[in-house]
Amino acid sequence: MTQSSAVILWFRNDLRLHDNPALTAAIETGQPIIAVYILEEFAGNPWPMGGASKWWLVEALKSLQQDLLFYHLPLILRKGDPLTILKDLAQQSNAGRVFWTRRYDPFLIEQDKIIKNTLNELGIRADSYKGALLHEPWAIRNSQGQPFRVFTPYWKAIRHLPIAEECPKPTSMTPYQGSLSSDDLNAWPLQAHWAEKMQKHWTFGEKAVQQRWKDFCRNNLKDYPNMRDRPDFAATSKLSPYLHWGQISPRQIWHDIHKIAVDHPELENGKESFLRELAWREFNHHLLFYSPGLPSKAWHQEFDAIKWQNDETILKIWQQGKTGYPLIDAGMKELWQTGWMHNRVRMIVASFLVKNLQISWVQGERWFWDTLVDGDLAQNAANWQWVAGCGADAAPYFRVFNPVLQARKFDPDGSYVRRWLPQLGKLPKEYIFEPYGAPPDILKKAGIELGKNYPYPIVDLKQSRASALDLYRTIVSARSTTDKNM
DNA sequence: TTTTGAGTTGTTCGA
DNA sequence: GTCGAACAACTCAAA
Repeated sequence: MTQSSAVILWFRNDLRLHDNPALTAAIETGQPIIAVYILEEFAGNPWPMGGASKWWLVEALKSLQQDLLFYHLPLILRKGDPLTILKDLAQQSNAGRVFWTRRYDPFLIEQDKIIKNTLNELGIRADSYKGALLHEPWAIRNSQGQPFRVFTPYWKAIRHLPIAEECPKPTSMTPYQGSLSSDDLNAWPLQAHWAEKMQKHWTFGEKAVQQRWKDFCRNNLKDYPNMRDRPDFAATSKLSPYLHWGQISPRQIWHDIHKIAVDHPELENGKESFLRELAWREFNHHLLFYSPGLPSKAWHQEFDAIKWQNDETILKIWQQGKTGYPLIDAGMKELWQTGWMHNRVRMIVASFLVKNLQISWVQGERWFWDTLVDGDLAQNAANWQWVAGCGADAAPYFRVFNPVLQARKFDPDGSYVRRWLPQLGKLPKEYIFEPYGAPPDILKKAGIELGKNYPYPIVDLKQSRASALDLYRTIVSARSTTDKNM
């Protein structure tokens, strides 16, 4: 191989310039850079990108292209098999090295291994970097040398581990001067009409997320431990999609929040609470790494024996937010309108699907995968399993969220419900979470006709809860029998 | 090695 | 209205 004349920077889920170790390493070679994003098409991917993700990706790529203009670095767009494309680019440019940030979905780990080995065999050195997580999923083990299965010990284990400094945003880059073809972003099959309505709920790109993060620290961090549970306030960071796409690095968050807390002791509780959430993100990747079947197989495998209701009609009613329970319906509307749902509401709608409706958590996981802009294999799978009771959770199976009680507790004025279900706007607070219990004259005055402009409840809460507990009890008692036989 | 205590996010019932 | 117990039972880490 002749002297190489360029290096390839393969952008994936690290669509940022600040604290991007792969980018920094590419620049440090001193060689001209070719930046590429590949819309990967491969057979056998069990989780092809969901609709909301595709929509977010377009916006993320647009702003990355924009940010790279400052460095006169074009972002090459290619669609197809990544290995073929990388080989092709290397051949055309005589590039000798490829840089990328690691990703952790089981299917992608396998794919990346093949790509790395093949490139290396061809004399093209491929180097991968840690940029999406604070800790590699395989780097954390308990005192027995085993992976963690409970969150709190995991958190204790990583809480005080040192984290390397951030890589600063580059001051300059040397773009590759040769001509390389690029696809037109608008021609990629990523457009989903239903997703366009989400536009007005988000700001895009790295600059936007930096601003959002700054605002969150200034305005919301102090009260985060309590307020994060309130869907009626904008009290959470909403960083999830940006973190998923790597538009902000977890390492920056970690360092920023520590620095801020030094001068602001009143933020101590907020800091711990927020870092704990960040650690859940890490823990979920840890779980997925050691249980690659997590997205489809129960982590406690005996739960796969549950006979779920396989009812498309009921599933659709849940998806469309027509269950007759306002908090559930408001959450599903928020998801559909914005591509995002408040964390507490996610737990409540999930519990409702799995427990009250007895539909498999995998069905819910699929719907979230398609509709969430922060759709992430590890987070989605681990959290659905957690709610379903088959995941990494010490809590017992009988935790069933009651959507009415939860609403009273966390949306006390009903303003979250009113925001997403304007047809209930005139209903007084006393009945806003259970319109089916309101006296006829109150309903009439509020302009509500049950079964017409707001549905009757799809199930009875008390009865469906009891039925769920019965169902789960069969699994749990089967478990103890099996254990005794072992 | 054995024991002990704790484990993200809940609900209901009865005192 | 408020409070504690019960809902069952297992895994894991630390003492």
